[in-house]
Amino acid sequence: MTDAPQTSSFPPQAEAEFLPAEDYLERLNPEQREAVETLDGPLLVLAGAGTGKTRVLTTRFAHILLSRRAFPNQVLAVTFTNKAAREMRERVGHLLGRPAEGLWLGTFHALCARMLRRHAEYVGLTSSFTILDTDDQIRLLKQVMEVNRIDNKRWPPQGLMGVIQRWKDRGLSPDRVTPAEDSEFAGGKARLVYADYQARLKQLNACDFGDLMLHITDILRTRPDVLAQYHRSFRYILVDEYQDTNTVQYLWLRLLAQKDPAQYPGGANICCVGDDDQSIYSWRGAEVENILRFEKDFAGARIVRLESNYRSTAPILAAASALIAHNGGRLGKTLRPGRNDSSGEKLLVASVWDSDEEARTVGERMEQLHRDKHPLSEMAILVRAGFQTRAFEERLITLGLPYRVVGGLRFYERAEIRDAMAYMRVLNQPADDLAFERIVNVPRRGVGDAALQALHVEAREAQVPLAMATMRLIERGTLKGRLREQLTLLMAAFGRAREALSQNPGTGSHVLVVEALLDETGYADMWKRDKSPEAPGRLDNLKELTRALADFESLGGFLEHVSLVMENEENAGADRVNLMTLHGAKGLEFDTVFLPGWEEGVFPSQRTLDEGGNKGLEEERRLAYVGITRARKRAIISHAVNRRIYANWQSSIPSRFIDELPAEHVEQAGSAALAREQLRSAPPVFGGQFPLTARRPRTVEAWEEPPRAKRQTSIAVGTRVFHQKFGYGTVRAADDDRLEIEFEHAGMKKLLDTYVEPAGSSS
DNA sequence: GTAGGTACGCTTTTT
DNA sequence: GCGTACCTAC
Repeated sequence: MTDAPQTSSFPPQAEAEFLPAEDYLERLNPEQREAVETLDGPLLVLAGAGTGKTRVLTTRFAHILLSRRAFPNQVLAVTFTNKAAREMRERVGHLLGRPAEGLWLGTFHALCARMLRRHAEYVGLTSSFTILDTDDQIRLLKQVMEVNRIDNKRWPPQGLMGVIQRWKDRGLSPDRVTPAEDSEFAGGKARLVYADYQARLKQLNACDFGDLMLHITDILRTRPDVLAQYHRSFRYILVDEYQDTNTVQYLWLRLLAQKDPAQYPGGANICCVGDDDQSIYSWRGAEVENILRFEKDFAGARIVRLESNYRSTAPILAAASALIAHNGGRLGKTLRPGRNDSSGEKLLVASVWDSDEEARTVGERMEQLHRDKHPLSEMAILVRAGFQTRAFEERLITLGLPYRVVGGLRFYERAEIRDAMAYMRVLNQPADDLAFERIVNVPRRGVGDAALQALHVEAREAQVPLAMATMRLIERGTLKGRLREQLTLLMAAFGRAREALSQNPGTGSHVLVVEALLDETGYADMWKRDKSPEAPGRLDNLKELTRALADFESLGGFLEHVSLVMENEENAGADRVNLMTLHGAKGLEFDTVFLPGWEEGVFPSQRTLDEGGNKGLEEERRLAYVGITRARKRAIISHAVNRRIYANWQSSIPSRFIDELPAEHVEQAGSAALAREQLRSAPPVFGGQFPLTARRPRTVEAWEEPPRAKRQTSIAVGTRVFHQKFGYGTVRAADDDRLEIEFEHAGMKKLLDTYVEPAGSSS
């Protein structure tokens, strides 16, 4: 269900003439129309997968504006992802017939950051506070733990960070955490550490991600004047993916939505759109209860159900509905085919011998579809966990099918990008100690533990930021030799850059300044000198970063953008197979969806079962539901009878979710279908349960294919070769018929010699 | 301060 | 089985 793609510019006359799509209401079905036109009072729109949720949200938004019930800046529209926010902005603009401007439309975090900059002083920050990334958070927490003498062997900082994060998700500032909550971590000191950590953040004039929500919610609940300001401001509130809200987001929304009825007789015009069956983020603090409780929270709430699905075939919908019906405590919806058409392929459940065969058959099916003119970009492999993509990647490489892994290491998470960002942060904000600490010894300047300690001591004693402390130690002559020399150069480079920036602000000079800074500090040079195969790519990334910087008028604006929008959109257009986790696939759709690894222990994940019990199982089932409903035309589920996990093989039984699919909509296939039947009829050999933890690794020599005959490659080390996908490269090592090749653009790869050919020769 | 060795741990991750 | 994160010896 996609609208015609929006063209890059509207016809020129549209600006003058005001040409909204007049029939925008006509294009909705009755239930969608009800969701759009019910404007007064609280409304919950329960939108099943593929029922036109985004269309309803954007049309409702446009309808509010076009019916002159509110000005653009009187509507608050909240999403979880930047992508969703962008899409909503574009589609609202499309409906209005002009670009939508002056909207309060964005992610929870972006909107909270915007609000918090206005009122930062109420929580002891200034409006120019910095937003920390996860590296910074951990580094800071480690420091605080050290001060509190907590053994970070026994209590990993990441674990404690998780505890703090969950508290923040629940809207608990340190003073609100009760001692009873505490006992579990760090021997009852977690609460203390949390308080210290918050205090340090305040000193640094910094916020972590959770703080954006926590601080502004605190302000709204303690400052009636500020709250009143927003009550006057916002007439309508729209919320996307409501089932994924955590407690603090819920509190924030409720504060903004619940107005004094005496002053605002209309009550709360809040409209939340969501689907309890697609709640898959409880482990991140999301509370399904928020959506289940909506009617109680907002008096007089109406509920509209969207159940007509225009995306998938009847068998896919029937299978998904039957599966999700096994969950309890649902608000209850049934997906109906929107078209009167009961045709469509059955779901395919393929039983295969082992994980290699699984990758092979998925690859073959993809090739077949591709030969039948199905675009690669309309196929996706959706896995439970990230590590599962690897087997498929390897297969796709050997088949020469281009693919894209969605949601791997993201652009702004790469080390070189974070380093460069830290340089920019120090430039922008000399008091940013965490950024300074990150780069003071990158490239190596001889700053080791001892030197860093000295800087910290000076900073603490003189009550100045680390950068200033460095200057003082240089001037005082405490620092000596190469260290002093290097740090003098570093500080001088920052000094020059800062001066250049202040001399002609806002003329695009910031790009040049940053480039000069990265040159003069030796950072760019560090990668130029680096001989590792990744280095050229990293330099490309740095170029891409400064290119992105050019889109912004100021350094500060860019930094704000990046800290909130950690994404990049590279090669989105190319025709490639999509590989991603089930979580990453939410909100997307494909003609063909492959769902491998449907085995007990893998999916549902054993760990979720152990930790979350029945609730965990139900969330896994929702994940399965999300997976199936991504498919428009066909869904191919597979499970392997034997799977290698880490070092050893183990036999697996098919996922219980396979049993929950209605037989009349499912076709069985695969080499191990028989074995599957046997597994089903015979009770498990090793006790009733299937605990991966108490697994009994099996030796499986008999099952494995005989080892491939060793064959020596005829391609010598040093030969220039060509590969279908990776292009040209040079052989660096050879082991029997396996080659290690350094590709000019793709870096180091290990491949069988049959997949490459000597460069220059034709085949 | 760096290289090399070893132990560990290993779901999901919208911002 | 593999990547990383920390520790130790130079």
